[in-house]
Amino acid sequence: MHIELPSIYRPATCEKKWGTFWEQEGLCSSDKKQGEAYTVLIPPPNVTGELHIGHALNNTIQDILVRFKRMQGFDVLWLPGKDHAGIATESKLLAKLKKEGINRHDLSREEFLKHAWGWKDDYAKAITKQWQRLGLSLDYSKERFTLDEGFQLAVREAFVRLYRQGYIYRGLRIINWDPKLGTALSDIEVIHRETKGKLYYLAYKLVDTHLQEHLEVATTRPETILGDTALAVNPKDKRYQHLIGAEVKVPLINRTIPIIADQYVDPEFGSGVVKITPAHDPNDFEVGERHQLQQIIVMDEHGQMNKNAGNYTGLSRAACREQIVADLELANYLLKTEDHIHAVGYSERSGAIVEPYLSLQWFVKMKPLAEEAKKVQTKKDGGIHFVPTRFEKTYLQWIDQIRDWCISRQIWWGHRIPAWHCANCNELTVELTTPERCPHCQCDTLQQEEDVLDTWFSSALWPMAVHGWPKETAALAKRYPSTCLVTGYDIIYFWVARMSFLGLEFMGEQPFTDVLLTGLIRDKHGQKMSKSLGNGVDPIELIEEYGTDALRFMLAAGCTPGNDQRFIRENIIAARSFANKLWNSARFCLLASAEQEHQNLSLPDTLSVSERWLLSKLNKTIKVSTTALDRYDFKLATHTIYNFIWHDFCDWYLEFAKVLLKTTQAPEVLAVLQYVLKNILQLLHPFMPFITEELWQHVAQSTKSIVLSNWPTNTQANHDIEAEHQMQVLMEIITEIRSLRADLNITPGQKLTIVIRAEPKIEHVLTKYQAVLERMTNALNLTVNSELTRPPHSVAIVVTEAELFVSLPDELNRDQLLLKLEEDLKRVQYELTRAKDKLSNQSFVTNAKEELVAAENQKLKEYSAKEKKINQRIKEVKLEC
RNA sequence: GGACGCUUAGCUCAGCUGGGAGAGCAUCUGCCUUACAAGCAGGGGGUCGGCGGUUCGAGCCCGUCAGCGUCCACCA
Repeated sequence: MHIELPSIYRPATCEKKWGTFWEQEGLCSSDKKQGEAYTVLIPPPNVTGELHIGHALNNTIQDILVRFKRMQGFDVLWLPGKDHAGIATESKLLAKLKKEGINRHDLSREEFLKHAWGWKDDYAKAITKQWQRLGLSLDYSKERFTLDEGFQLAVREAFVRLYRQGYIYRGLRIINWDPKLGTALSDIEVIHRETKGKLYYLAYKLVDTHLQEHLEVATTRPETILGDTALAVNPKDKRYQHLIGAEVKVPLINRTIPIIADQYVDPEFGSGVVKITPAHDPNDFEVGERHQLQQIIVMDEHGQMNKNAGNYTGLSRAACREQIVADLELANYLLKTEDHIHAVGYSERSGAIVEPYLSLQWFVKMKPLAEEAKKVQTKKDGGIHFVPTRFEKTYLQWIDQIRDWCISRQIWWGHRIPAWHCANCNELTVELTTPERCPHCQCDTLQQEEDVLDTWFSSALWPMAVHGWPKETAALAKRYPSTCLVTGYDIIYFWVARMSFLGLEFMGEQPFTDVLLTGLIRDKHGQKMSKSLGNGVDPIELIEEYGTDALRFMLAAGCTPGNDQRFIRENIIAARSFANKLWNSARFCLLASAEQEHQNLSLPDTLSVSERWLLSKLNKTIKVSTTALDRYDFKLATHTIYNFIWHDFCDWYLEFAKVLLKTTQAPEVLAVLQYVLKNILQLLHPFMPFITEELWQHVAQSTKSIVLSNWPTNTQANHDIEAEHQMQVLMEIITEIRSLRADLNITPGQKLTIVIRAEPKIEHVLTKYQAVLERMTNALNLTVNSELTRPPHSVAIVVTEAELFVSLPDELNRDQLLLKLEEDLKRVQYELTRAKDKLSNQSFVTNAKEELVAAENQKLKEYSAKEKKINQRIKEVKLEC
C-alpha cells in the first residue's frame, strides 16, 4: 500500500467524504445489530433558524456517547428531529412576511400555514446540513418533526386522555398575555427582569368623608385603576378596621367601590391598602373570587385600552399610563411618586411586557401529575438520574410549587386543539377525530377550537411519539425509556419535567434513565452570547477555519456537565494542533512501515521494555477513558487520551522507535506501532470522527469503517509494573542529562561522553537501550557497566538504580560540577527530612493508611542511599580541585 | 425572600470518597533533530477568595464573611 499523506492535516479534504460514506453505507442506522438498546433522542432544535454553538456542544456530546456505545456493541439509535416551535417560528415568519409586504390579516389560516411549512422546509434542510457538517452519526432515516402526522395523532390522543381524566380543563383565568403576539403564554415563558419603575401613591376619596378624607394607595400600574373594583386592607390592621365595608371613589372616574378585608394584604408594605383589579392581576383575581368582585377588563388583546376605559379608550398601555398620571396629578389625586425597582414580566419570544389578563384558556391541572413524578423521584433508586445530581433538586423544587399550565395559544402554527364548539347548544366536545354531529344536540354546526397548543405540549410527548405512541409498537417497547437525554439546564422545566410527567402518566415509566445537563457557552468575558451583543460564534465558521474535529474536541474537552463554558479561541487552536499531531504521528507510523508488507501485524508474544511500557500506558488510558465516558466525564476522557497520544506515544515512544526501527527490535516495534495507532484512533473516534476515519482507512484493513470497529478493551498486557519502572529509569536518565545540558549551557552541537554505572538489575535494560540513550541525549560513547568508576572532570547525577557521569568540555568551570551536586543534595535532603518528619509523627504512623506509611519508609530508604552517593561524589570532586 | 453555582498559575479550567498543587494556552531559554515550527527540549510562575473550626494531616469536610453569577417567588 502506497501512502501519501500531506504533512499538515487538512480537514476539508476528508470531512465531506466520510460523512456521506457513513450515511450511504448505513453505518449509523439502528436496529441492524444484536445487542442491548442504547437510545438517544436529539432534543429537536427549533426550525426558527440555524444552529448555534450551544447546539454544537449539545449535539457533539450526544454523538460522542453514541459513537462510543456503538463501538461497544450496543444497538444504538440516535434519532433526529425538529421542533415546529409554535410562537417562535410564527413570530419570525410574520416578521419575514411583513418585510415582504405581506400583512398577516390579509392571509387566511390555510395560506399562512402554507408559508409556515415552506419556512419549515427551508430551515429543516439547513439544520440537517449543519448536523452533517458536525459529523453527527444520527440515524437520518428516522427523522421526526413535532408537527408530522404521527405527532398529530399522539397529541390528540394525549389531549383527549388528559381531558377525560379531568386533567385538562377550560376556564376563565388570569393568564400571561403577550399583547404584541396576541397570545396567552405559560408562566415559564415569561422572563422576569428587575426594571426601574415608579410607585405612585394615589388618594382614593371616601364616600363618607366623616370617616376619613381619603385613603393612600400605592400602585406601579396606575392605568389599571380603571379596572379597580375594591380596595383591600388586612383584617387585622388596626388602622383601617373602622373602614372595612365603607366605600371609596376611584380617582378620575368616580366609580364607587368597597373597602374589603383580606389576608392577602401585607400591612407592612406601603400604606397597607391595596387596590384590587381582578381582571388584571393574578392576586387581585383571587381576592376578587373570594369576595365576588366584579371583573372589569380594560384592555384589548393588543394592549390597547378598550371601551371600559372611558376617556382613555384607544390609548396604548403606555400612553394611557402617561395620560392618567398627568390627569391624576392635575386633579390632586397623585400624592407622591417614588422610584421603585420591581420585577416586570417580558415575553420570552417577543420581548413585550406581559400583561396579566383575564381570559378563557385551556389548562393542564399539574398537581396530580407532579405529585406522581415526585413520588417516583423520591423513591430510593427511583426516578431520573440527573447529571450532575444537584439538578434533581431544581426539578423537585419546581414540582413543589407547580401551578396549572396554560396550554392554549392564539396563533396558527401548531397542533390545533381537538375540541369543537357547538353554535347551537353551546356545548363543548373533545374528540380524537372531527365529530360529524354535535353529540349533545345532534346539530351539524360544530366549529373546531381556533387555538393551538403550546409547543411544549407536543415536545413533552417526544420520547413516546417518536416511537409511534399511542400505538404499541416494537420500537416503543425497545426504545422507551431512552438511555440518556442530553439537554441544557435551562429547559428542565419547559421540557424535562413535562416529558417526565406525561411519560409517567401514559407509559407508567420515566422517559429516560439519565439526564445529562449541559451548560451555556459564553463569550470569553463570560457574557451570554446574543444576537444583540453580536458576541456569538458560528459553529460553521469555526469548522471552516479549524475543522470539525477540532471544534468537537475543544467542546468536549471544555465540558463539565451542568456548568457554563467560555469560548476561548486558543482552545480550538490547541485542538487543531492536536489533530495535526495525531495526523503526523500516524504519518510516522505509516512511513515507518511503508517498506514492509503492510498487513495487519500481530503482536509478538514477548515484547521489550519500551513496548511493554507503551501497552501498559495504553491500557491505563483505555481503562480511564472508558469509565470516564460512562460517567459523562468528557474532560477526563479527552485529557487522558490527549496526554497518552501526545506525551507517551509521540514524545517518548516515537523517539525511541526512530532508533529501535534500525535494530533487530524493528518487527516488534512495527507491530506495536500499528496496534497502538489503531487503538488511539478508536479511542479518539467518538471525539474526532473524521480524522480518525481517514487514518483508519490507511492503517487497518480489518473493518470497512472505524465506526464498525470494536471499542478497545484491556486484553493486552495489563498494568506492567516492571516495564513501567524500567522505562521510568530510562526516561529519568534522559531527562536528567537534557536538564544538565540546559543548566550548563551545553549546546546541542556539543556531544557528551557519558558513563553510566548501573545496578545489576537495570544494567541489561540500559545496555539494550544504549543507542536510544545516545540519540536522545545527543551523546557520544555512552557506556553502561556496573563496574565503571567516575572519570575525572565529570558531573555526577544520581538517579534511581544508576549513577551517570557526564564528562564536561574543558572550558567548564569545576565549580559548576559542585554546584550541580550540591543542588541535588539539597533536594534529596529536603525529601529526607520530610519523610523523617512524617514517620516520627506517632499519630501519622498509627492513623494513616498502611500503604502511605510504607511509601514513606520506602522513600526514606531510597533517599538515604542517594544522599550517600551524592556526598561521595562531592568528596571526589573536591579532591580533584 | 428562597434555592443553587462559582472564586485554584497571566488566561481558560481540572482536581473522584481529605495523604506531597495539575493541564492547555501564554511567557522565558535553546533548537528548522530525517512525523509534525500547528513542532522539539529545558525552565519560571500559585499563602487554592478572607477568617475560624474538625483532623496526625484540609484545595477538598464544618461554620462564617466577601465578591461574581444563575434559577425560582404574587409583595401592591
